[in-house]
Amino acid sequence: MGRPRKFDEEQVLRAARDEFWKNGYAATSMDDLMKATGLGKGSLYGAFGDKHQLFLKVLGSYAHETADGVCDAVAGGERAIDVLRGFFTSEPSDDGPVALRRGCFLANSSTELATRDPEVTGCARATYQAVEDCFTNAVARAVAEGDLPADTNPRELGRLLLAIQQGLQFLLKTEMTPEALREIGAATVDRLLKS
Amino acid sequence: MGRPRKFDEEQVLRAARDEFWKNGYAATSMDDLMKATGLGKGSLYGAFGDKHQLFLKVLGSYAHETADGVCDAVAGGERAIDVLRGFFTSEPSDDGPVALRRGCFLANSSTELATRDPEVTGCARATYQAVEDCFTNAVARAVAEGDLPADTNPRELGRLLLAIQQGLQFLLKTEMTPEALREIGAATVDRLLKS
DNA sequence: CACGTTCCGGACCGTTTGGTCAAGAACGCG
DNA sequence: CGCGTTCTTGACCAAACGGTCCGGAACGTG
Repeated sequence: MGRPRKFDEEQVLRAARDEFWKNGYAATSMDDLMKATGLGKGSLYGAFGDKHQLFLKVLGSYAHETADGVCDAVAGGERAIDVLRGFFTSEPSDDGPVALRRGCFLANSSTELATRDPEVTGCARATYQAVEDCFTNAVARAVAEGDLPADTNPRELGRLLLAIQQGLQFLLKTEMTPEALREIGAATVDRLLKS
Repeated sequence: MGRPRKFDEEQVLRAARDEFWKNGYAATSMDDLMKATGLGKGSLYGAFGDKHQLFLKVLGSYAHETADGVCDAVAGGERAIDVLRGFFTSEPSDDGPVALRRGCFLANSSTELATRDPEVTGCARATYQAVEDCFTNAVARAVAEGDLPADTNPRELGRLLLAIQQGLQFLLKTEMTPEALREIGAATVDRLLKS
């Protein structure tokens, strides 16, 4: 009973995510969020509490999507080695130069808040642990499928790949040329993902 | 002539740097900066213009110090390979866990502002280009010294090392365990810095 | 159709923000 | 010592901030 909500919670979270993603947590005002979501102040506070809680909700959903995405990518695919190589071969200009240079929303948020906000740190830690596990599993599978040397330590290589991927994401934001980025990806494939 | 300044500009820039470093650009108020530097509002504005200009000055000095530091480290040392290995072997808890988890000030600033502030982007690009060049030179020297395979592409490996180093810096902030971080460094040495 | 309940819009609040300004203090110079 | 110049201090400002609250609108239910 009572008056039903006029908005779709998922859509609102999407809009808020875009806004936080664009400018970061501190530089995003409630006014920005109201304009982006189309909601009034009362609705926003009534539905999500306050700015910080809304942010955590947005960040959590993003983190889950990301982890699930990586997990699915790794689970699918005929050969694990192809999936792994794909992570470092994909064209760095898929989404256009602007959108891409925003980087990973979770990485941005961690950089801005991890030292002060334990909940953000926890979210980041859990998510990157999950991604690390995915990479590790994929490496192990690639070894089992004969596409990587039998003496490969899956955890070690998985972690190294995670570091490279994060490094790539970061360098993207520094306007490193696509050629240079591609070269790093290619070098990763050549040097670490060969049998 | 005129009244002489009561403060040392370098010390003020240091204090301001610490403050920006701790909380980022947007979350640092002029009030914080006044308390940290001990200067009154008028002095700060009189000497540096406004918040943004002060920040750029602070960031520029940090970037130069960083680039010079890497450059010097690479220039010195008997064998280039030892310098390179040193970058990935050094104990990740040198400065204590808190200070370290702040990460690189330039990287943090790029993440927060690079999409919106061309001057920050430019500073980041120039600095990381310089670091990349340092790595590349070190790799070339290591090849010449017979510590890396003769067919090594110095630019390619230099860039890859840069990506790994940035990835490590980032993962540090996500509270990845020191063991895991050390393992990544060790893996880098084992897999990429062996003859 | 009346009622209870929930939600919406936006006026409103105290605080904090980045930035200005004027009055006076501290020098170097003549 | 008096003058011009520069620096310091802190009061002050308009705007923006996050957050609260209330009158009315929009339902489900009886």
